[in-house]
Amino acid sequence: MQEMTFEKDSSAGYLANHMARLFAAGLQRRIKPLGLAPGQFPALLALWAKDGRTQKELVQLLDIEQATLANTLARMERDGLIARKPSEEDGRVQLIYLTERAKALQSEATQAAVSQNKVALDGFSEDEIDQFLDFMRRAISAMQIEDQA
Amino acid sequence: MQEMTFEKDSSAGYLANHMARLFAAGLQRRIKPLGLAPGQFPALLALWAKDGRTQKELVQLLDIEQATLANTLARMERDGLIARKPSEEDGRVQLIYLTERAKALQSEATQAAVSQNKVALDGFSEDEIDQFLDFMRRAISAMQIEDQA
DNA sequence: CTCCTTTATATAGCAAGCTATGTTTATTTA
DNA sequence: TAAATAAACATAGCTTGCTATATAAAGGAG
Repeated sequence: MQEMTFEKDSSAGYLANHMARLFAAGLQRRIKPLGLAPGQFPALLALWAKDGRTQKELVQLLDIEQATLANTLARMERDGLIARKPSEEDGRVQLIYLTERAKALQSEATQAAVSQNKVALDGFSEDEIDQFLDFMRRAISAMQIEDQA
Repeated sequence: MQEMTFEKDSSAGYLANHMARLFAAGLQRRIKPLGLAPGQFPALLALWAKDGRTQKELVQLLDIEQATLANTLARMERDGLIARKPSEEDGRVQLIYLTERAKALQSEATQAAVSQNKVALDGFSEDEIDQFLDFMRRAISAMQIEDQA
């Protein structure tokens, strides 16, 4: 009668989900005043690095599905963070540019993300942080490989 | 001009989000054939341990908001996993019972979750797993404390 | 006993994920 | 070159999460 062998707080999946939600909530608190949302962050990072990209390029960079990105970009356009210009070589393609407002937010937004990471890793040594990030990268790789198979 | 100091693959928050999505996707693949969804798992675990609980009890157990649980329970009812009986002492309360179908799925569903965790942690030693889970619990605690403040 | 407050649950409305499918333009092939 | 295929992006429809608010029943204050 050894019931409840599966305890949620000993399940990597459960902890990962809970942790990710807390990261998102914390980031949201910090960037909402800037008019940004957590889901926009990955696209912003890629565009801050270099804008005038296509949606396809972003999809390749961002570990999310094309449909998810299309919707996120629509919200970003609505919120005045990006503008799209049709490509002249290919009628299917639009180039995505940051607005001045989005460019101006880079520093503050990045600080917010750094600061959220710091809070989460409060009390971790440098070595522990490295190990933790490495563990997560290993788990991600393992699940991605399983996915293809 | 040291651009791009903030690399997504070095951000704990980014990795946490990505990892959690892969866990959910993998679990979904495994339990969809059983007619279950990942978001139903926490409630099922709590009810397999003891059913006839109230929604409030579940909320206290499950690290999610009351509104989120209310919606999840509605889907579980729709899918024939739970049934609700009005409490006789308190007209606001409903007791939540698993259906026979849901009870019968415990073993297979638990195995699916265990198996997904195994895939994610493939190549981890026992010590590394313990460390990893501990890191996640520490990050969760740190963010929860920050939340209250 | 009636009014006010609290408690339990539900609903509205949104974001960010996903899969599956549509639409439009380019490209390839017969 | 016309028809078929592929590629880029959009849309539909769903789940799971959130905050904020509504509703209904219970309990407490006067």
